Amino acid sequence: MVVPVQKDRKHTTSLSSSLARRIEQLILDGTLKSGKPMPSERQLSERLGVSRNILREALKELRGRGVIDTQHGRGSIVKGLVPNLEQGSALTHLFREHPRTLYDLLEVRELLEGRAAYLAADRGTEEDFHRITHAFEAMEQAGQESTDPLKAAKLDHAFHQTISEASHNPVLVHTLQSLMELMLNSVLASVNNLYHREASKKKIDRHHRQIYNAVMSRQADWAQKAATAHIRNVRERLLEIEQEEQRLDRSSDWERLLQ
Amino acid sequence: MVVPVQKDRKHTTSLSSSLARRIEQLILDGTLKSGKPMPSERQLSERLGVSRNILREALKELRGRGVIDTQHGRGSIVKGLVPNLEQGSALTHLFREHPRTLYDLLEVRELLEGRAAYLAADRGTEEDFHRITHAFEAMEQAGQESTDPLKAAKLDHAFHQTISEASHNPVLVHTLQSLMELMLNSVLASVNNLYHREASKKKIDRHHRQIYNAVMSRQADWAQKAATAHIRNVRERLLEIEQEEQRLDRSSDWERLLQ
DNA sequence: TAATTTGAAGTGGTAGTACCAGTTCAAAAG
DNA sequence: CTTTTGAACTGGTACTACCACTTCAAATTA
Repeated sequence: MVVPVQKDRKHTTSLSSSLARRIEQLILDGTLKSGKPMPSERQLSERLGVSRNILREALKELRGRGVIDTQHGRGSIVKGLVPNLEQGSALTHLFREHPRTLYDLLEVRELLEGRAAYLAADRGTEEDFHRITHAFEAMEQAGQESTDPLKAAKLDHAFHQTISEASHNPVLVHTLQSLMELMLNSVLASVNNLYHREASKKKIDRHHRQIYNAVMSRQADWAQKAATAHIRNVRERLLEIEQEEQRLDRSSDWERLLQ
Repeated sequence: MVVPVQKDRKHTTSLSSSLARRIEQLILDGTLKSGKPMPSERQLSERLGVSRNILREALKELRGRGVIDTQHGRGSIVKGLVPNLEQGSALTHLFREHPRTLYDLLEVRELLEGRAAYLAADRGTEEDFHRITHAFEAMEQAGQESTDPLKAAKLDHAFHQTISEASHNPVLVHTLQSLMELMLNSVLASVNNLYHREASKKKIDRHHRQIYNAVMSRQADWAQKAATAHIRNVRERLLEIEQEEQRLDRSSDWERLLQ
């Protein structure tokens, strides 16, 4: 009697499903950037070596999970692997009601940004570095031309994000992004204060240059130190501003009492 | 000039998606009974008046949502319409399909746990310390009495959580908790492996004692080092286990070839 | 007869082609 | 310079042919 061949797997994980995973992997690797458009179905199917039908089934799976967004005639864009984690719930409320937690957030961010910069210097690819350079130059240029604080904040955010993405750690990227969204959505105003002060702005620019140079020259330890110092500086500046505002509040209280 | 017909909707809800809904409706109506097999793809595509490709895309959507279960050569059966809302399905999926990201998570957790331990030793109150002691003793006691890995993992988690709470940084607490939930919900199995190995368990216990002693004696730097080393050890152990399993897989491949 | 083997017919899975339907953008027409 | 047009993208749908797996009854064998 012939011994029956051991049945390998119950679910031979249909090609389309494994394709979906391969594409997710491409997003993890950074080959497909979130927010950027994907190659067309015909290109993808050819590059991945599968028929367009099966490629479409894989995309359907990703689309159903919210990983990509597709529009007829235009194409598909990557929306990110983690559509909506715990956004809007507990932390957002906490943040709005207790602005002091901003400093707790910056305490965490200091850790994560430092690590991200370290890993970016260590693992970043040439393509990552191009992106970082692009973001950095856009930030510097805008800093000299315009004085729009909102634009500056966005470019600042973009710069830090490209660095975190160069770390190739999706958990790190996602965690940092969540924290940044919290900051930008709830306490943008106070952050903007930083850009109104020439001294603060100079220091921030200097820190950014240090981070940039350290990462680009692959000096991981230096990059980590620079990024950590940067965030710590931001936190201390915000604390100073808060104290000033409190002094102003007190003086206005006095004025009110004297009326 | 001819007035163009007003375009109805931006998203004309692609035929495949509306097909998925029609099929769900058939399940609701009772035409397709849950638990029973569905008609073959060829029959369905003809009866619903669509091509088999597009019918397959619709099925893919249902399959991805867990509404139906499909097996090659047999057919598809209806599993019911219960959404089965396991929380965090997005990141949870990411971990199930891309186990490597577990190490990315542990990389972040190493940072955060280290900082949490540092801050706990630095800022923890007497009440915090009582809680930590309580959790620590419960963990040690259970470690000697029972061998239930699930219980051990929960007590382990509880211990780390009391420490993070003693940091008095709500952002840190919340971020760590999110990451832990991810681990417990998606890769609990592999984590449990650690508790099955006597050597690993001994080392984990030793690390826990070090963390505990450092925090209780308010030696912040020591606490941070111990916590960091602890998580790093967990990551390395998991890597070893993974490599062992790969070796086992390879050997079973050999056996299959030799038959 | 009873156990085994075989193979046709069913199933889902994959590939390829052709065509339809929106979108874009630059060249051509006004 | 503004408007119109249309080629060249994009995704959406259809159809066909074939492959891989499963089932099960008929044919073969012991």
